[in-house]
Amino acid sequence: MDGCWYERCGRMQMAKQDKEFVKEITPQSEDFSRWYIDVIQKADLMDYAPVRGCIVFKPDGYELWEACQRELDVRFKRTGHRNAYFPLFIPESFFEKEKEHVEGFNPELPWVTEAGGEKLEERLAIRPTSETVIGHMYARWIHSYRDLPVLINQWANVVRWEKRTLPFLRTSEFLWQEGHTAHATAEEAERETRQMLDVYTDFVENVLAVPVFRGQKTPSEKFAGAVATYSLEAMMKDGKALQAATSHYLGQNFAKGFEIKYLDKDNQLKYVYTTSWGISTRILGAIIMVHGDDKGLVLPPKIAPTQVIIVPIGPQKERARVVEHAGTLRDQLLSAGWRVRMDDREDFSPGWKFNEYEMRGVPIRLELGPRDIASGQVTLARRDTGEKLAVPESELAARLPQLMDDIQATMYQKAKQFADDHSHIAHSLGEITEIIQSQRGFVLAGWCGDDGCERRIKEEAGATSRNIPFQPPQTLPTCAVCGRPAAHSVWYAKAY
RNA sequence: CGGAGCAUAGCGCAGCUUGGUAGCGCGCCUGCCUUGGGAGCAGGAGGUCGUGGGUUCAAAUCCCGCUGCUCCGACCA
Repeated sequence: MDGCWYERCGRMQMAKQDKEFVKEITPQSEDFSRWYIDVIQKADLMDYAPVRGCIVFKPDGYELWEACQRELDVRFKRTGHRNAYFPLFIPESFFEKEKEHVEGFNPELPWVTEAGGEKLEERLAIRPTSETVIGHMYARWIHSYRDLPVLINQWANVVRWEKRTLPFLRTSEFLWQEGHTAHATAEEAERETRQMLDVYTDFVENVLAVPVFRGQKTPSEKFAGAVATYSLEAMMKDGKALQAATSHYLGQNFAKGFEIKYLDKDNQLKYVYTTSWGISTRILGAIIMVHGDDKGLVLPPKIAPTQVIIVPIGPQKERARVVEHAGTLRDQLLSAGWRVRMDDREDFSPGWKFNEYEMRGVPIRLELGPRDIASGQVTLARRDTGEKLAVPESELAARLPQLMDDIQATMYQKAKQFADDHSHIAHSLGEITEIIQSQRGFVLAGWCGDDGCERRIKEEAGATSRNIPFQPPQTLPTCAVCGRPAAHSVWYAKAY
């Protein structure tokens, strides 16, 4: 080994470091978890807060959530729901009214025991979810079948003192929406539960461009206090599952616990049937992990805080002219309703800006330089494919909607392809374990319905049941663990 | 909550083994120059070394506690 080798090696090392500095993001293939942490911080979505497990949603992160709220809210209203707001504090006694519910949430409740310098007579929990307070209120509001159904949604923050936290995916405090409805009949409540799952499906697939696996949770995975829980599961790029939304049919469990009764047409006092359904800021994690790549975020146009970033390019002499022209374009796009920003800072090179906004996931970059102006065109670059195209300025307004739609559709298809490619079918525990451990992804397997078999899959393969699909791609005749006849086909995966 | 790792300037790190003036790159500020894929030169600012104790004449460095973050497990949206 001579000195040359070391020297060359050192130089190569340096070059590599430079390159990595430029990228600033750990490649997904190297370490997906680090990629995730790098991306959310570099793209300025969040920052760690001074309280353990809590994060700050910075404007770009919060605007993503606002976009989700906007899209969901119209869908809730369209299906007849109205928003209301219930208190953050829940009296301790409320939790004892539904047995499964207490057991499910007790370990993660934070308590207020003192206020105004005095010890409280009854401890107050900071809500982990609002079934109990809402149940209490519904009992006061509902007396007759004429009062039903009650269709209310709440946008709120909730707290669950999680052991292990991860930004967006699992934080001590998170933001969400929780719908709570009460109905006269089981059928109507069940229909509501399924309807909201459909609403979520529409939102997640068409707005977030994230394909979902729809189905019912197994008893061990269902919500504490529910009769049935339905979920949408999404597959992240590391093959792990993330529960994108849930909808619960609560039967009369909470109605009985909180005495929510109504006098029916037949003059009989009856318990109502309730539902609850929610989607949380965890969904931001899905957007990031389903679409992101080694350059950073890739955001679906429908929710991107900035849909078009305009980068004017030009030497000093031409700069004023180019910036003015770009400003006019920006104003046109703004009045056409696009979320557009222009970055005309002079102390950053165009190349720097290209990388920056790619990292931030902006769907379309509009470059405008003297050459573009001379030929009456703009240069557009797609974040999803990296493709650059020259578009005559006169056609920009017309082309943009198509282009955005195409990006949205392409992103969905890419994600769908990935999910399909990483969905497998297994016939034995060994096969499940092999697939989960060698390639991750989702595995469909037959299940007899026994908790023990489900638990063995968790122990051996490290995968949990995600849900029982409504329409399994294949119906498996026998339980993958015990070989008895299968009652269901179940999706298994490692999960966030 | 168990197991492992990390904590030094805004960010990424070196220094710690063997205690003795806190360093580098990027970023930031000023000026010049520059702009079609993270430009260049010159000058400059910025750190009670996460925190609390201990050992020592002396602690970023050694020892103990605590906190936070990351990873791996058990619990969850």
